[in-house]
Amino acid sequence: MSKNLDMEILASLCKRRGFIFQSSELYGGINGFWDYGPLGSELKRNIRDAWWKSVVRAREDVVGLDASIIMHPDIWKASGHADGFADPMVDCKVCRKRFRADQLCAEQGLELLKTAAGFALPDGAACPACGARDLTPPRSFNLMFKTFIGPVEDDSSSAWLRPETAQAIFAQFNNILATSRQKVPFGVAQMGKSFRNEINPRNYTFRSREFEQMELEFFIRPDEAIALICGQVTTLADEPDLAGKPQASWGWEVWHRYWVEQRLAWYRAIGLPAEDLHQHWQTGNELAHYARACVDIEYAFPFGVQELEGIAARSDFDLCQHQKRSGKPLDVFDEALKQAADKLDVAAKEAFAEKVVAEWTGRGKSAEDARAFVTKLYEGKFVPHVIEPSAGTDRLALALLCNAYDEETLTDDKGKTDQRTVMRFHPAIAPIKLGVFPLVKNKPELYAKAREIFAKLQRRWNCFWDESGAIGRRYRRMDEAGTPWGVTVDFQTLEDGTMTLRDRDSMAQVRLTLPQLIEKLDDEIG
RNA sequence: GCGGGCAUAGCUCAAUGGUAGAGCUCUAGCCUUCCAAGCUAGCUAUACGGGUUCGAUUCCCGUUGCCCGCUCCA
Repeated sequence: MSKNLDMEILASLCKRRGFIFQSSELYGGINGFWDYGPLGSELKRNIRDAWWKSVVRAREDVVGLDASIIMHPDIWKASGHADGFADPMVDCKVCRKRFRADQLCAEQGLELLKTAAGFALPDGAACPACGARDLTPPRSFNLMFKTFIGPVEDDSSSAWLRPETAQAIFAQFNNILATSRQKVPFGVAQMGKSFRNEINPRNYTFRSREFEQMELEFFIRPDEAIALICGQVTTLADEPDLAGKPQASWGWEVWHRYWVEQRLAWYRAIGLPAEDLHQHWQTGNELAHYARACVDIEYAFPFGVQELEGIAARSDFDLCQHQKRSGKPLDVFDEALKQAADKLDVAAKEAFAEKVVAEWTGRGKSAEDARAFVTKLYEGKFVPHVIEPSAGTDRLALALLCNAYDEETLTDDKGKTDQRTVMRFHPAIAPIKLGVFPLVKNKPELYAKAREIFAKLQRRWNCFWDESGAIGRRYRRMDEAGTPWGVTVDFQTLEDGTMTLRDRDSMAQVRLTLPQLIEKLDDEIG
């Protein structure tokens, strides 16, 4: 269904019904920014609520954070964002290939010039691919939006809008640990706006410059600590029960897979079909240097299979980076670890240390670092490792819109055909849960009864009152908004209190009393 | 960032170097006992800026935005 959907058709419906508008449309629009209208804002709110409920409230081991968007610039220096993509780039105007200006110059025995405005190419620089001496001036491609704090716009007051929400979790790790009464393993969740100055926003809202993320940093013990505490580390080879309760012996590999399964189950629960959800396990070159594993959860969008969420096993990289830059310790004390370590004699400790050194050096780390790590372990201390499921709220909203969109041709009793557009949202995320209608509006008694029922239902769910036009038209309007049910109050309601509940997907109708109706909807909305 | 295409009402489309039109939607009213029914009335548009011209929505230039391909996506 979604694979054949023309994105322009969807964008048109989204505008017509008030899901998504182009930002600043009144002034001609602004590339890479989008606004959510009356229905879209409800949809997004429902997505956020469902995520928060699933990741934070339904669990005992995850707490929340709501951090500021602008943070100390050193955070982005520690995280690598400030340097990671700040390389000056040049494009060859002839063959259109792109190169890093500094590398290009070095290869040709030249030196990249620094100017007041940034960088400039020295004379003689040529395209390494085609040899043409027709290169664009070097441009810095840092994807972070820059801004200034306070009244003076100079380097000392510059700051960035966050390119991801996650770093605040690391920066506040100590405070959260001290106040949340959690201990490793536990997680910190955050959702909110992030900003990336994408070179080329594309595919409707898919790649935007301002977007919303739902991120979890789930902190776990390093495998070496688990080995000391549990005597062994459970790996995937042990075929652990990932659907069951997490176990103390789980190593990072199991935790990582556990979160992949958790997240996939959630996507299915809010209505994305399993066959449209894909997993892309990053391999060797694709993995960032600090990541041990990373899975992209992808959705089959009409414009291709694209990432909704990345779930990375990031080891202790982030906390270590911040520890280094800030000079403040970000390790935890683990009573169970200390007790386990205290039970070992000197020989056992040395044997364990040798094993860790061998493993670490095998992974390209220094024996010195390995020894320092083990020494800390024996004191019951370590820097937690982390599993990071990081999802895009707007991307998910787009996936849900694509998935919901359907057109069907109806044939009535007289053989007349008619086209129906219907957004088949899961009830949990549908912007409006229920349309409430008086069958006719010119019968005061009936009208009053319908208003009374509407008032009662409105207290529970987002309901929509509609009294205008024929009843069929009102049903169809709700279909395009993706409202799962319509309730019609008719003359029989006045006699026996029952009303018609019309189902969006099947168009089937049943008569129910108010309590029956409430029970049914409670059940299905969840 | 490069190349190509496009830009008229909320949506889909028409027309024109000289008053911009339709269907659907929407609003109000009438009617209406369950799937976009009917009647009446109404709102709403030439993306923005400049040029040519007596006059530009139409021709030209620029900008912005959207779509497609490439590129990019730490």
